Order: sequence, then C-alpha cells, then structure tokens
Amino acid sequence: MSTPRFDELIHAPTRLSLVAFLAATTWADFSVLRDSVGLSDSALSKQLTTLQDAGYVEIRKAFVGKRPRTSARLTGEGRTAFDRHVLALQEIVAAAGRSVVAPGPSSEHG
Amino acid sequence: MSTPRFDELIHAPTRLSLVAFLAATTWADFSVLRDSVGLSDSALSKQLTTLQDAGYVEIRKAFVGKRPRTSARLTGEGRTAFDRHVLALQEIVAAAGRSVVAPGPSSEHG
DNA sequence: CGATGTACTTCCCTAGTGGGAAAGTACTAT
DNA sequence: ATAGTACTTTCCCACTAGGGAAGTACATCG
Repeated sequence: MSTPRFDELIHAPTRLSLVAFLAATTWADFSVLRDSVGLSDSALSKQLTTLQDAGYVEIRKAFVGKRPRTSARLTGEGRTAFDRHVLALQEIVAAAGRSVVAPGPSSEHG
Repeated sequence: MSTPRFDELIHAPTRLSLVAFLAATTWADFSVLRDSVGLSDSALSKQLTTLQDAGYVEIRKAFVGKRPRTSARLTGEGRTAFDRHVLALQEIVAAAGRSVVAPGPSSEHG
C-alpha cells in the first residue's frame, strides 16, 4: 500500500463510483448498485464482470425466497487497488495544490 | 467552489495529469508538458486544444529568439473546474473511507 | 534559391471503451 | 402455455485517445 498506482480500470467514472460504493459497504445488491451509479442492467452486468475478471470484486449469487439475487463486494485485492489509486490521485492533486500559494501578486498576471 | 462537480473532461487520465501539472505552475512549455505526460506532439496538441475549447487553458504563442514557442496555463475557469473535480473525487472517496473503520474485528472477515 | 530543421497542427486511421436495446437463460407464478 | 423476474449476452453505435504522416510557417545552411 505504500506504492500508489494509478489504476485505469478503477479510474473510469462509473467503475470509480462502483468501487467506492463497494468500499463503503460489505455486500451490495445488483439493483442497489445499478441505482447508485445509474446504469442499465446490461451496463452494470458488464462492469461487474470486468471488475470480477480483474479480481477486484466477488460476485455472490444467492436466493432470497426462490428468487435469484446477485450481490457484489470488494475483494482484498480490490480494496488495495482502490486505496492505491486514491493515493495516486492524492499525489497528483497534492503536487497541483502546492503552487497555489507560490506566485507573486503582480508579475504573472497578463 | 462549494458545489463539487465531477468533470469528465478533466477526469480522463492524461488530461488530469495535464491539468494538475498546470495547476502547479504558471506557464508551461509545450515540450515540458509533452514530456510530463508522455504524449506525442499530435496527441498533446489535440488535448491542449480540447482544454482550450473548454475554456480551461490559455495558450500563448511567443517567440524565443526567432523560434515559436507555445505555452499553456490554466485559466481561472480551469482552476475552478479542477478544484471542483478534486472535491467531487474527495466526496466519492470520503464515502468509501467511512466504512474502513466501521466494521468490527471479527464478523466481516471471510 | 532550394534543402533542411524546428515547432507545432491537422488529417487519417486504428484500437479500445462504454452504453443501451433487445434477445437469451433459468426459474417461478398464473 | 404465457408472463414476469433477474440478470447475462449479443449486437451495434458513438465517442475517445493515440500515433504517424503530412502540412504550415519561418529560419538557417550551403
């Protein structure tokens, strides 16, 4: 966790929301995830498969009563990747923030 | 600046690097930017145009001796958009971070 | 004065991504 | 048998990003 790594798989907007959402809970239902990121069934299904293939999420297919229910949660690997990606973002942003106070008041104006 | 907004234009990896880099300096040379993000001339030129069209960067074409030199810097709008995007990212990440400390030591482990 | 070089910009093409619609699957309910 | 639930897969489209090559504008070299 000490080497921040920018992860393009996680960085993509919808997957970032998805992974962040999953990082905030244990198991999340398919419908809850779909609602939280505002995707169609097909789009969510594909993103979940992508994340599963990457080893970042675990998919559980359980039955509630007699109806199937798909849930997902982050794996340890997924959490590590997410944490590292966040650190990578923080490094980028921290570098940017440093200079906000640097320039003098008159010479770089026009 | 109080309404964080996820900005897809800024979010894209190369532009995020570019904008963060520009946020850390005043004017940056074309060649410096190209080197910092590792792009070809054509790719950088296009991204710079994209950012300029969005009103996020200002392009200055000056002469050093008799050679043309293109430099770029963030506009106020660009800086605001970047700041807001960073806040939006922080909100996403903060929500995720909350649960990292929440679960007890034994029940959510396997 | 033509050839070459610098410093980009534009054009062309290609690969990859992401999303929705709709069909498919599996099983339950009527 | 038909419909509905809960996804998954297939098909297709739009868009993006990037590199290479050619173009532009001007300066320098021979």
